[in-house]
Amino acid sequence: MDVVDKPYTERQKLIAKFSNALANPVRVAILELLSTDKCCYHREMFSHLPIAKSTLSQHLKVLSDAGLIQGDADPPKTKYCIDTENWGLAKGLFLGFFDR
Amino acid sequence: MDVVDKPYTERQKLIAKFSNALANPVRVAILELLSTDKCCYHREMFSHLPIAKSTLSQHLKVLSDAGLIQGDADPPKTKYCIDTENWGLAKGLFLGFFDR
DNA sequence: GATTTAATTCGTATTTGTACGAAATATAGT
DNA sequence: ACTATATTTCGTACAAATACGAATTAAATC
Repeated sequence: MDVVDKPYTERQKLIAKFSNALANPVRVAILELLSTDKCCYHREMFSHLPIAKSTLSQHLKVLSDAGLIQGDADPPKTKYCIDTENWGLAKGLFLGFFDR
Repeated sequence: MDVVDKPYTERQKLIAKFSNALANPVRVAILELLSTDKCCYHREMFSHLPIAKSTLSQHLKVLSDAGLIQGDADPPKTKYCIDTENWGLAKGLFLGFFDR
């Protein structure tokens, strides 16, 4: 590779990270539920998706780790919402990326 | 899940498919090379990336299968370019998705 | 026809993703 | 204290992604 090695830029890694979060139709559907319905509880999302509850929790964790959603825990409930700050960041990155 | 089961929409599956193609910094870098430099040969990309040639071919295949690039084979060379039609489609899908 | 060049395909090891059910957690209500 | 509710975590199985080097392909040139 090119002489000196900063393999990938932070931008490239961020785009990959956000893309990875979106790389599964279940997670795309979850984000759409959260951003349109303001639907926010695990139970509600579960009723719209053909997967086990534990699988849903796993997907929520992936989205959360990527920073695209936030979970406000109030046991036994957790209210999930889009993380608007990172959502905006992701949006900007994708716009910049595709705009060529 | 919801009564009748069309698990995921075509739109959701397409977004997931394109996202999956972008879900790795190597592939993000490849797409940037292709879209900025008009750099188009395996050999050129190889010189910019810290991976084995076979690994690069694999990533090119992923991008190609997702429809984001096209390879014009003229053995032993292959000239790679962005697939502008699907690039535009992906752009539109991401814009629509993030615009909420 | 042997060699060189450019790239792909194959075989394979390792890691990561996706799914499920069972068990655990934590609070609220009885 | 017991039960019900909402959700997560654990254990685990199977599939897919990522990486590499070795072998293969296919045309161009010697």
